[in-house]
Amino acid sequence: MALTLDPRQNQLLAALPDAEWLRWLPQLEAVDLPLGQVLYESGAIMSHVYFPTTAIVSLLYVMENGASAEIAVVGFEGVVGISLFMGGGSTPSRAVVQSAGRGYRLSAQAMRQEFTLAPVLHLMLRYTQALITQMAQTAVCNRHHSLDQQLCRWLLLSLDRLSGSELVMTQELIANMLGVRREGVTEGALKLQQAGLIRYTRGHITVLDRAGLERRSCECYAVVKKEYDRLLPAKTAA
Amino acid sequence: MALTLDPRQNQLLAALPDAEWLRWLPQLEAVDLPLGQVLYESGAIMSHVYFPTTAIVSLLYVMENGASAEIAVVGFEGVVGISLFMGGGSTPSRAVVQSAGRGYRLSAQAMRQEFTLAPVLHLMLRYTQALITQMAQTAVCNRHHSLDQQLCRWLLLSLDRLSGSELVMTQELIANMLGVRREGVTEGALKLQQAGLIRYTRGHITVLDRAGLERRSCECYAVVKKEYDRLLPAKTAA
DNA sequence: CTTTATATGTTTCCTACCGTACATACAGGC
DNA sequence: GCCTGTATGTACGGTAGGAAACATATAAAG
Repeated sequence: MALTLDPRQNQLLAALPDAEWLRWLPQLEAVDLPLGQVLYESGAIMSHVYFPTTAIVSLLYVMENGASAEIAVVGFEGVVGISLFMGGGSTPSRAVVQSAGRGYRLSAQAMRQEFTLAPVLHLMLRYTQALITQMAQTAVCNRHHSLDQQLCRWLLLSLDRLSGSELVMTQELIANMLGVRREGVTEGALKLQQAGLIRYTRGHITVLDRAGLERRSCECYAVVKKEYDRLLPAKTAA
Repeated sequence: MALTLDPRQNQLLAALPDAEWLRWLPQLEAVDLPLGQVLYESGAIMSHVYFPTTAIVSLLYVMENGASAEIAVVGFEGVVGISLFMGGGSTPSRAVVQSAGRGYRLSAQAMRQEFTLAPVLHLMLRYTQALITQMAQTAVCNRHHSLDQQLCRWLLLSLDRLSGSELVMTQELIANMLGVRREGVTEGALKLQQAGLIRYTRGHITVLDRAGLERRSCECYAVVKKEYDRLLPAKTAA
């Protein structure tokens, strides 16, 4: 699995111009990202930006009463810690590893030096705009779409950020991400399994019919997907 | 009303370093922003960025079935059209004037030239991060909080972007912004009026007890407010 | 193979909101 | 001052999802 150790599995790192890439490489630190690890807490000063390769990270807002809702998902297509280059240094959300894997990180200091240089910045800003789209769509989806539709959207978004067709993920965890009851997810997942779109056992979900999920999902998935593709076209036909 | 014509009523313009400000001034075009005007359509290439002074603009997502939901509000503290400097050029949302007023605009071309210069960019990015907070909080609020709480949040956010304590706004319009039924807004507004927090007649809402609204609002308002204050501190004690 | 923690399934009641259908009442134009 | 369009008020049944309580089943550890 040599690929697991390739920083350029992250699409943003892959999109760096060669000159930049060569400067970054020695400063990138490979890190394990186990399930549940908190990359940064709400309001805390961030020490690093993270570039996931095989892990998925949720940006999660935890309310005063402890209830939570996911605002966006970040995988190999993105970077966790945009407020470091946006200038804020922290955000009111928390970043939690939702699917274990690996990634690379860069210290805040190193990153600030790099970001005085325009080309890198522009790439990051395009990514940030895509992320904004995901957040906006999450807001809309939360307002208007059924739990079943949202579950499909969530599965698809997560799947896009993993290589295979299997998610290691309990229904309880999905419920936390969506900000709904676990029972609701159970019922939704049951329907999808009975329709032959997914199959699951304790903590493992296999997607059997991706197109079927897309049909059952609300438009939100397609909007987000399209915008990521538009703003961050793959450098090569991978 | 000389103030109505002062571009520096917009806090971002006000925060520009003098050198930049002098370059921008001749390029800024004063514009009227009547209620309902669409500053940009979903997906359309933007021709200008808008800096509201007395108007309020909603970033609105309109779904396939025509239902809509507001993603964020922009007033004198911000700028409409961030995707022009974020690099995307367009977004899937629509920008509509929610409260009539005035503002200034800058052509996309002029703006792009300016944004190769770091100081301006950094200011805009900090603003963008604040906007992102507002979007994220909208997502959370849509998921977890009651219509009554959201109504309070919305009134407060809108009020912060106007000078006085009166909103010119029908309940129908508020319902569209919140993505709920008009009847629900009517019921919520009635409760607030009976509690002595607001008073209203056809299309006019006067806030009588701001602190009372804050008490009835969910935490979302405070989170957003605090983050705007943190990221974009007032240059002078206005 | 058995135990045990934990993931999943099911049920009951409850509430907030939606969809719909109207009734009322005010503001501005004539 | 009256008319009329539009804003606001009210009421009804329907439904998705929440809260809580519990039943079942399976992976993984011993």
